[in-house]
Amino acid sequence: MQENLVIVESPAKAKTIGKFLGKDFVVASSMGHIRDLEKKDFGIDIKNKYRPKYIVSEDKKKVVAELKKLTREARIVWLASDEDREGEAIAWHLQDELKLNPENTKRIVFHEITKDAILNAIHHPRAIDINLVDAQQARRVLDRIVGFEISPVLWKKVKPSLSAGRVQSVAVRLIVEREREILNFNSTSYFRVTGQFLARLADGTTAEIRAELSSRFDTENEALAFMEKCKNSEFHVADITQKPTRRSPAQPFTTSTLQQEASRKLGFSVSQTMTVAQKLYEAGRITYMRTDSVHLSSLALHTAAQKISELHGEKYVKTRQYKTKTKGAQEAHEAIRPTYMQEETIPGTAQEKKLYELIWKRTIASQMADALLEKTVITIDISNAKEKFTASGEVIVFDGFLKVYLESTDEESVSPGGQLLLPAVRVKDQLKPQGIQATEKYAQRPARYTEASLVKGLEELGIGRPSTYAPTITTIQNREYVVKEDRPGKERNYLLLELNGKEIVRSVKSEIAGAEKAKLFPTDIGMVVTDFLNDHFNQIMDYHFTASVERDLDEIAEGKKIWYEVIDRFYHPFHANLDNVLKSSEKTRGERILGSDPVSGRQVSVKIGRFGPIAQLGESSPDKEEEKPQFASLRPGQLLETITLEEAIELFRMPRELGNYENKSVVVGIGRFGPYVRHNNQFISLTRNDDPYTVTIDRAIELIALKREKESKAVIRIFAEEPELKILNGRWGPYLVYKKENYKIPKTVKAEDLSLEECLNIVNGEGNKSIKRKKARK
DNA sequence: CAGTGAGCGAGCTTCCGCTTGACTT
Repeated sequence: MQENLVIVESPAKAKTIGKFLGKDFVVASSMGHIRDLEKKDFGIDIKNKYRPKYIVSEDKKKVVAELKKLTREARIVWLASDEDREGEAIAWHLQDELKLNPENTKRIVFHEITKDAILNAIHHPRAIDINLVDAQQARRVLDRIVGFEISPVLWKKVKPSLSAGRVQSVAVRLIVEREREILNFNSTSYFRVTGQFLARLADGTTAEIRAELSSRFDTENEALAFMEKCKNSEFHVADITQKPTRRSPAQPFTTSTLQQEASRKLGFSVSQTMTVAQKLYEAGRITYMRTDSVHLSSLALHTAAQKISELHGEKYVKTRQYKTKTKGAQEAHEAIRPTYMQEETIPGTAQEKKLYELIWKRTIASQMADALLEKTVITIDISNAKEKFTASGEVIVFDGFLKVYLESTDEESVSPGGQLLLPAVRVKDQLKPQGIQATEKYAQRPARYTEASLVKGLEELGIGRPSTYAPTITTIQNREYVVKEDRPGKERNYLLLELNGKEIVRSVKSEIAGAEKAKLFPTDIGMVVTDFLNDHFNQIMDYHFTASVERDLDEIAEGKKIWYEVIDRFYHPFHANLDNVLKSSEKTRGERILGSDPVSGRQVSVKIGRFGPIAQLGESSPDKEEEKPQFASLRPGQLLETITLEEAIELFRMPRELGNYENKSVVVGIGRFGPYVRHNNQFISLTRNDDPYTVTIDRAIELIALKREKESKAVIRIFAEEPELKILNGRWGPYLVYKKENYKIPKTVKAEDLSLEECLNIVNGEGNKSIKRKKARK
């Protein structure tokens, strides 16, 4: 008989703890939650105090069977899941499902995975906190009610398979609202004035000062008037101020800040960051990667101080403990940090190395001294104008944590009046102008969300948890509410006025503005669903809804409220409203009537069709059979909300006959997979740079030739003896096709050298599973 | 994979949070 069984949530954690506890203890893991609400029949008995119907999840049956076996063999079972709402519920589900006897079941918690912390926990067991469990049940039941009652309304009123939820719908709302702010943004321009001046220093040398005018001008005329005044002006140093400042390091990483920094500094997507972090965690390199805590263990503080002292000396050390301020944080874990602070780098893939170094630097920097800076501002008088130029500089007096790490920001801000070290000028020194420029600038529109900045936005609202940030972002993209895309910028002109000597030169320059990389854009369906939910389910869409739910959950956890009463107060008004929406509201298609076609006089409108957004020419009416409306899909980047009449009419110019080639017609059109050329029943996609509205027959023929060339190269080898077997060249290199199934060719052999026999070996070979196409979406 | 878009009806879709694999086209 085994003496003790400890159950934790994660296998990696089980492994570590097993080492600390010795042979009287077996440590197993539950792999997170083992049960969930039944999916069919709602899983909640609404009429019976919202009683949840729990079932063991399909993928946890093996885990539960294994745990049952282990519990039968143990004398004492220690439930060591995390000390938060979800962790407490996991412990309770384990006790219930494994039918543990309360007399030999103990609940323990620890926040650090160290021998001391665990032994201490073993000495201070407690019972399961049923109030905390109830808070979790309330959270779970509420999310089920919201998700499983509203989603079917969307199927009826908007489109099948859509979804709504407390977290995802608000995430989409953020993106939709930001997009509308951008669409409505009126970009005004102003004139920013910069100047370069030469100063003669005390030692006889000369030095340049770059400065910016402290005021801006709204119009060209004002800027010009100012430049005129500068023509005959003298420039003097009016004032020099020096001010010491200090800068402190950023807090250690949480899931959210790690995702943001990995996105900004390494260009990782949110899910990529989590996958790599998971690998590092499993390899024992870092602490747990799903956390909202900035707390560091005393061991970490100690070893960080040691390492800093060793690398940079004692004066760079400043031990700091951070307090988590995030809304709704549950602090079951430490911050994300290296397990061994001594290790600056680790072996592994390039991505693992980069992410590890980022974590190491951030953690180390958080334990280092402030940087001390000296900020200098030189003010320059203009003899004929009241405005003043200023030049500012920042000199690092003591680098402190900056030696290791500087946090990035989302905005790129480089001011032309900023430079590091300013020359040692004195007050009243005369400065010789080298050039003064007034440049037209446009006010910045709000920035679109990246995956990581959306996570930041959600976290600030207290919506979602570290374990759900990445999946939520995947969900809203899978539902096609949002797309992550690059968009090219547009060229725009700006004015430049330059004063060189006594002459003002005016020129028109151009720049590319508004280019986007990996940004989140709402789709039409995302906008229509958001509007629908805002109109009819305002409470759920409210940015403060989760926060108010959290307050209730806290009171349940404190034993001040009964969980199903809280749910009951929510449910009745919610459900009554929902019934009303089902009865009264019309089906929403986001329809807009744009006007009428000047040629035919028929009405032009846009709406969401069965296969996505479409434009419609003419109206459908049962008595005019011969005048059926024409349809055309909107193109990527076009929105129902913003498309113009002209753009919509343009869509009906497709498909377009280009001419003949080899006695067959060449037609250009736009299909489900984008613009294409059709010739001899073959479809050839246009490239990114081809415009289907202007593409010529010559270009089409070129594309046809390219396609033929590619096809001739596609077949590496065929076998006369076995016509069903082919070696083909695909997107990912050579592969085998046999009886319509694809097979991988091992990297160790050359595809062109394979014999028929070798090929069949691969087909029948073990460990070389056929690559089957999965139809499942996800 | 690409000439769709009428209308009916059956059966399906869906939430959030905790955790790993099993999948990678």
